[in-house]
Amino acid sequence: MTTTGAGAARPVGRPRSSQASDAIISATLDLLAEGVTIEALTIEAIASRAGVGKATVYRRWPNKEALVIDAIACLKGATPLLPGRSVREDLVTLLAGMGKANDTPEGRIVLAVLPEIRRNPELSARYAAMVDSRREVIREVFRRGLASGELTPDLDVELALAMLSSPMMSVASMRMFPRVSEERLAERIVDLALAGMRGPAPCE
Amino acid sequence: MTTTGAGAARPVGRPRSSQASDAIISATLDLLAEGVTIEALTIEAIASRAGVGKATVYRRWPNKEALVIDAIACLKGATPLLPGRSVREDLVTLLAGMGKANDTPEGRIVLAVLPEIRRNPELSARYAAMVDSRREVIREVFRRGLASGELTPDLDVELALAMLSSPMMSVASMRMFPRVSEERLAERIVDLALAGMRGPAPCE
Amino acid sequence: MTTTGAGAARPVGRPRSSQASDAIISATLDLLAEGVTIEALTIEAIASRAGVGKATVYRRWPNKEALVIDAIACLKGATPLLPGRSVREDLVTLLAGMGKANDTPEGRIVLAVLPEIRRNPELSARYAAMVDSRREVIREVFRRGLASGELTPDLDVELALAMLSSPMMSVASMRMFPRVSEERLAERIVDLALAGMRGPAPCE
Amino acid sequence: MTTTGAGAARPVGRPRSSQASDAIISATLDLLAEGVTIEALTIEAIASRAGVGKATVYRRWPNKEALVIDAIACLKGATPLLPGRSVREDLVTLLAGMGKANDTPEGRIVLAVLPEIRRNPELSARYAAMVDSRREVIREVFRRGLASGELTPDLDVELALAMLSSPMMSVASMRMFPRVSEERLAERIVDLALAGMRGPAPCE
DNA sequence: CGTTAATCGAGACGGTACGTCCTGTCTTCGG
DNA sequence: CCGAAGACAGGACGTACCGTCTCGATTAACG
Repeated sequence: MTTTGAGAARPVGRPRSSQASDAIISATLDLLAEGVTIEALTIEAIASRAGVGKATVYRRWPNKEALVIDAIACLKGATPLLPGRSVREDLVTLLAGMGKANDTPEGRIVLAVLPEIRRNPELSARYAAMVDSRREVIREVFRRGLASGELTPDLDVELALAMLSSPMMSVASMRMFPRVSEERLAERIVDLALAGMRGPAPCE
Repeated sequence: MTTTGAGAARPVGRPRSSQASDAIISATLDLLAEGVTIEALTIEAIASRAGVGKATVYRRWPNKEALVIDAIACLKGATPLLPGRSVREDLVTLLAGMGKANDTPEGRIVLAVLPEIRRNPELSARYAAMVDSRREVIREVFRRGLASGELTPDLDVELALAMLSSPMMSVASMRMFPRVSEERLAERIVDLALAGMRGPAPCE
Repeated sequence: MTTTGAGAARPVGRPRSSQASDAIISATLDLLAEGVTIEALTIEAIASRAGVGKATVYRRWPNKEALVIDAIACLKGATPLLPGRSVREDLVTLLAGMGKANDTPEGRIVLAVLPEIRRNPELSARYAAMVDSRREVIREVFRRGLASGELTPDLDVELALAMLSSPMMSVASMRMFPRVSEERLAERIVDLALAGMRGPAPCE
Repeated sequence: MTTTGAGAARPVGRPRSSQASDAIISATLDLLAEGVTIEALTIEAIASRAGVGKATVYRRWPNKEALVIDAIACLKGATPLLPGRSVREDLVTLLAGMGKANDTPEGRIVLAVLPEIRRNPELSARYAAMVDSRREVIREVFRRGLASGELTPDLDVELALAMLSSPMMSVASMRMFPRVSEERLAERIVDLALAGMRGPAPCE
């Protein structure tokens, strides 16, 4: 122990190049965005596209799934600006944004990856954490609604979340109403769902 | 042309053995039920398990996905008996059934296959048709509710369907509330959703 | 035994079509002449080329080799006209003919088939019989030479045959002297070989 | 460019294992020696016998033929010791050795492979080079015979070679004289052939 | 003249091998 | 020690033939 002395492991030798890691992540996302299926996605193709040896990939990630998860975690969806005038308006804005995201490259990537996630519990947790950051925005809207009395105080926030986002996702990704705009769909879903969530205030 | 003259094609050569087809489908479902991932599922393993040459598989299906789709189309989920006393009770029964199905071998198979379906539009259509037969039961409940006035006449049935089934599926498959029984979950979802669907009748 | 009474089997049912047999043989020779290797030669290709089902081939020949042997047995090489003026002249004519045959389609077919023959003793015998008919011509020349005293009486005819034909074949098929005509080659081989075969007559 | 600067290419990546190459060659020769036909010889069997992946074979040789050629090039036939007392005695010894070699495993291997060689000109050249080294011994005997006057000065050495070796090979491999020993056959062939090659010396 | 039985073409059958590709590991060299 | 390059054993891919086996439709000769 002649070195730095910090409690952590002392990495000797050449340190890993973060450039390589970035190139690998980018290559993965590129391929995914080009429509390559998860199943058709290949470590060899990723390494070659990243200009990197296969071992450099395997040194960082144990397998394709882990790499893909890390890759999609790097996708940052732009959070839409919320008007903040009412719970309904905010939810419609958020849901419409979710629906539209299905058509962006990022949305397609996430969709492609989704099924693999369900299988691996560890990855599932990491994915949940990632998704949670996006849900947090909706949760915040709910909290404001509860405070303002727009929403009933005994609302189960997590369940309400599912009641809103999962119909939107399934309707949008299945293209069940191809002629209806995302905004209109979001409105109808929010209206239907909110009916059971409204607070007692505006009853009379 | 002195003969039957039927317009149909007369198949020449030895006809395909339906026994082989059945064995292949069974082998596929077996492997899937044993927890083999779609990605890990192998035509070679299927053929070997079915006691069949690889060519016999490829003669019928062009690839794994097509085969898997045909295989799951053979899964017949038992439709639960509906009490029929009220829309709410029926929907709770149906949703609870859907939730529980996630834990059956059939449910796991369908979940494993779902993601691949979204990719291929042709298969997607075939899957939709299959799912539709199960949705039809819910639709029937809706129709009865509309007739009895339990549901508002301007209800969008398809959207309402999505509002019920997709939250149930996502909540159940993600195990978001691991301690709550499927029945209780179903009740809460139905109650939340129905609030926006009730007819004017019980207003007084 | 109510029938014809001949010792032979009485074939009932539809007799085999000799047309089919001929088509199969022709197809085989065609493919061989087009340069298809024995190894690359396929029963399926033969049957398809002959417009015949595979079973029709297998009903007649147990395997590719047997079929090929029967096919080449149908090749009739044109025997060159012999001047008959002297043993030397006749042998040169015959050998030159043998050398030239290497460049004909038939020659190429035989060459292609030769190696397989060495392996199967039964086929080897059939091939020997076929070849023998061509050797018989040379044997006849030898006999005339022995009678006329041109050749030494203690000549081993079979060995002498090998001494003439095998150098010619190997030299020609290996193209060892690409610039020398077959006639010139034949002359030189015959002259070299005849030296040890001459009779005592022209000694003085 | 501060380094060695040799014009040769510097191989990058892990070098090919010569152990694997050797194992592949050995496996090939083993199978051939066990009587497996060239046609029945299988890359898969070779790889498995060599304890090697198929790709490792295909990385080195493009096909079975190329591999087999390389394999037989590794067969070293023991050159018989030559008495050196006379051209005749030496040739008889050599030819008898050639004849006997047909019964050794190596001889059978070469015979099995011969036909394939004739087809591919490139392989043909490589085979010729290999055979040439064995012919060189005979050529040396001829040269000594020319020097000593035992052979006529205008002898065409290459043709003389063919006049001796090809009859021996064909007679031996076809087993035309099954009861005659190789030595006796060799004597008779050499005597017949030498008659046309003798020098003027012993004329008186 | 209708039965009978082997034939025909077509093509499916369980297998085996093909030659390619990818996996995850390993060696090499240069930095 | 990292990095690219690429070889390694293993195994699945989808294709092509093997030799056998149904199919329905002909074809003779027998009865």
